[in-house]
Amino acid sequence: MAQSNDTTSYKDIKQTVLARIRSGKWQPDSLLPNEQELAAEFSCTRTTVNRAMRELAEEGYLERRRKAGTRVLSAPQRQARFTIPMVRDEVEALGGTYRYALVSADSETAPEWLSARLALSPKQSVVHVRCMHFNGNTPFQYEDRWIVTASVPQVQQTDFSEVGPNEWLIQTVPFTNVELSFLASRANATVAGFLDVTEGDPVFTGERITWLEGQPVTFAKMYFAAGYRMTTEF
Amino acid sequence: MAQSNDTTSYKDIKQTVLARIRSGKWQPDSLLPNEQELAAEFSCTRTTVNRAMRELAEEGYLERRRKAGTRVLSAPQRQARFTIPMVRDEVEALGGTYRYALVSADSETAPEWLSARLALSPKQSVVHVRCMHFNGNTPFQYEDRWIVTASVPQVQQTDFSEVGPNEWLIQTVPFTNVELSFLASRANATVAGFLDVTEGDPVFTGERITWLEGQPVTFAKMYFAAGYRMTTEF
DNA sequence: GGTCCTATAATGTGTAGACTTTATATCTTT
DNA sequence: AAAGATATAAAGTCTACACATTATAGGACC
Repeated sequence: MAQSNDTTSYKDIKQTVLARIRSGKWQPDSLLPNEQELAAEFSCTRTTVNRAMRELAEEGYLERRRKAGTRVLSAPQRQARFTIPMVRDEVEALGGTYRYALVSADSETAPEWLSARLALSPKQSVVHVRCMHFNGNTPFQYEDRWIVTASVPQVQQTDFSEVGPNEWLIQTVPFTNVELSFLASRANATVAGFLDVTEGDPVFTGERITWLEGQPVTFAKMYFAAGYRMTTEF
Repeated sequence: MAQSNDTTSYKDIKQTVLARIRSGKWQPDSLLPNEQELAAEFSCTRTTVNRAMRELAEEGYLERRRKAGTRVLSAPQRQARFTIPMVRDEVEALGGTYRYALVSADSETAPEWLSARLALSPKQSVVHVRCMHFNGNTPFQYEDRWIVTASVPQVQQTDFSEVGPNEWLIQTVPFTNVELSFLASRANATVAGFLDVTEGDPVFTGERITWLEGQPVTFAKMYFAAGYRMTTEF
């Protein structure tokens, strides 16, 4: 199918293996034939079998261990992949017009909870940026962000009135590690005001911490407007 | 590093490429050398370069097109991968003791909203299962699930008092497609009662639809206890 | 200038074979 | 038995090469 010839491609093998798992021919926890045997069965090289099985393992269907062999995962550890787009792209993908508005930007010393969260030494300087992202005139997301001055000195001279801190950071500082959480929080007066909901309403909330080589760069809280849902298919 | 020899492994190449992107040596949108040239530079085969670049593309750093070549993605479309464990595993990973309790299980005709959501023909039969998942004695998740009888006829004879519908389904029916959403909802009286929160409180909520070869199998709403957060690192 | 065709460059995938790494199983010793 | 050493099986990776696929660029034609 992949090749016009009669060769067996790694995609064919993936299909077949998946079908066997689904049909129950290969039961959960059962040990599969090794790569050599499969290569013989599919009359292809071990390289091709290897790629197929490796990808199936990455996708969470199989577990592979050297010497121990390959087995079917009993509880398919399926991983859902959510693309984390930038707000602008997300709004535009909805067919809307993205608009950004700065609320405030101040240099201050890190509050204690933030120092604790990011493992900063006490009283380090941070820039606190608050801003809104709109879909047309409808509030889409309220963003509350702290940027560690020591990690991004240029932030002190940056004007966030036109460019959002996220877009600026992405263009300015690379990152190596991210911790991303989602939760349901309650709208306080501030958030309720910006998102045009009632105080106390549930708000889908994201928290993101970004590091560069172990150095904390930024902490952001993102409050999404009512009705927001994060969706994926697989 | 990967090999004890002095050969360059695909992991080394990935590292180097990432470093060049991060350092700005390879700017966003810029066209990278082709695989042959890179192979020459790293003195390895094109196969090895291919694997490195292919994986970086999968991870969302690069965009590759035949003939057009490879370029650095301007807005790194990083994808966050969340593992979707079964509740039992999730609770046990927290060091708790998992406990399951059936609330109700009834065969009924699909309500209209469900028929619409799953594209069922009107008045199809479904089994409606409601159950609780505990961490010790603490409520962890309240689950509200509908299973399409036509897709899983055995469900009519199944006793859900000991085994949760999710665990049962996974062992019984394979699936090919899943739509998974997360949102913040408001606890109604029922949910509030089960999760031991106040009515109106924000509740982190998941919705999951599962298909087998185009046939809808099940729709589930999962209400998480207060304080739940879905987290990932990358 | 626009439309279709065609050559070509870059990635995509397969074959064949070798060596590497590591977890396990077995054997040996205590 | 328990603990440690060793052989070995299976996956992991690399080389070297070939052919396949496909998007683009440039030319031919209208």
